Amino acid sequence: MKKSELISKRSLEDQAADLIREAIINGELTPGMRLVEMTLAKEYGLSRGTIRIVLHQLGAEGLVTQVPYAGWSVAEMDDQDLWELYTLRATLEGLAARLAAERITQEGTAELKASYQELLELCEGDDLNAITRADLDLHKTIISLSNHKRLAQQYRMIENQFLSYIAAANRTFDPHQVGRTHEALVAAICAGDGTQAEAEAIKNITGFEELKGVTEE
Amino acid sequence: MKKSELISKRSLEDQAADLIREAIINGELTPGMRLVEMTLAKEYGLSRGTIRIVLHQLGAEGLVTQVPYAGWSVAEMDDQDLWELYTLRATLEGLAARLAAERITQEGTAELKASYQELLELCEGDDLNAITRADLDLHKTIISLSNHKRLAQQYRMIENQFLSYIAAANRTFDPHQVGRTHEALVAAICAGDGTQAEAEAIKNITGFEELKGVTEE
DNA sequence: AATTGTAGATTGGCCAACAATCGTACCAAA
DNA sequence: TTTGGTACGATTGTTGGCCAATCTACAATT
Repeated sequence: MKKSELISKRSLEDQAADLIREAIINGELTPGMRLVEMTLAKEYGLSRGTIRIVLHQLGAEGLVTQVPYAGWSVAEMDDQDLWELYTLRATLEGLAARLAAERITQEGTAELKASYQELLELCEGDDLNAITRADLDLHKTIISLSNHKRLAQQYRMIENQFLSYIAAANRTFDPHQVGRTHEALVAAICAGDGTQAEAEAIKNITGFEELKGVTEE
Repeated sequence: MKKSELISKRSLEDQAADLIREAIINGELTPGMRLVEMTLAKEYGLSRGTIRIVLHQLGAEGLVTQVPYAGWSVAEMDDQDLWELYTLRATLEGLAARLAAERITQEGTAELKASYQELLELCEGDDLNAITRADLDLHKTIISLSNHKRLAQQYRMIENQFLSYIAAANRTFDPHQVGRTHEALVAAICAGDGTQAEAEAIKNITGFEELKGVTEE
């Protein structure tokens, strides 16, 4: 465990980026909404230059778009974008599952099973948000088990864009049955079967067909 | 053809980013080399603020790294990084090949075959650089045929990091036999066989084992 | 109705300055 | 020799103001 990460000395840029990113993901800032550098600067008590870098950062992550000299706005998505997110996410998650299976350890198995168990238990209850969070957490666990920094980073980017869409479309994927469907995936990873794990992971990505077409709302 | 694209109105930020990126990729700036904001600013005749945004951009692309208050430097890579690039690149290219095969058109087939033909012809000659360029071009064609903006973007990022490593390690993958090995891939895409295309693409990525271990040089 | 100004808003980019932090060299004490 | 401190220079972090370039919307003109 790195102690350097315990001491929080993050730059204002990073902190501001987190706040704005969060606001987009949970739907506080909706797609198409304009973001004015000066307004944001005053709002967060920072200078325009700092906000500028943050916006460029978020632009690289695909959360905001920029029209030269016209302004920034929260990224909007159409069916094409949704399809891209879906295919990429499935592929990345498949890779993660395969790698995780190939290098699974004792502790990894424990961690994975714990995460899965928690999801199962929450699925009994009615707290949809909690279930969703546990679902995302299970996926995140698999990603981290793959021990692949770049994969983790790219997955996070895709996931953020996906979440921003979900929040904006006011669409919640029904997480109630999500528990059992992950059983085969977890089992395959624990068994060290990379090929099987990859296939199961791809099966488990929230469907594209179920989500598209709600852009007009 | 859009006339708007003929008039170069790219921001200084973008242009500077291209120049520095290019310098890293072709080995002019080697891994570990320090990049000082003020120095770069003077060198390119820009202000520090502009350079700052560029460096953050390149940081997001994985080409430079940043230690808070200490400085920027060209990203260094170890075997772990190389492995990450290899696995990610193979997976992304596999996805691209599958998608390209699934939506291949008349013009697509023509474009792909032309690109392949050029590679074949160059392989007869001895211009290694030209062969390498044609090889990259073929891959880029496949990516563009997949019609997937995010995939293209992520692939470009991975490829840039890969190229920067190649240049720094002074390692050139022998491109002479590269021609024939791509035959099956091109054929599978043109035949519309997605599964086959994906498999062939993954086979064709420059091997990981052949490259690693040259970090100390 | 279509075109053409025109004014305001916003980003593009620059500069100078100060604060915070890192790295290093150096010095002192055990 | 080692340890600890400290002072200093280099570099990034962050700010504020400034002007130019460009977009947008709207009014004026034809």
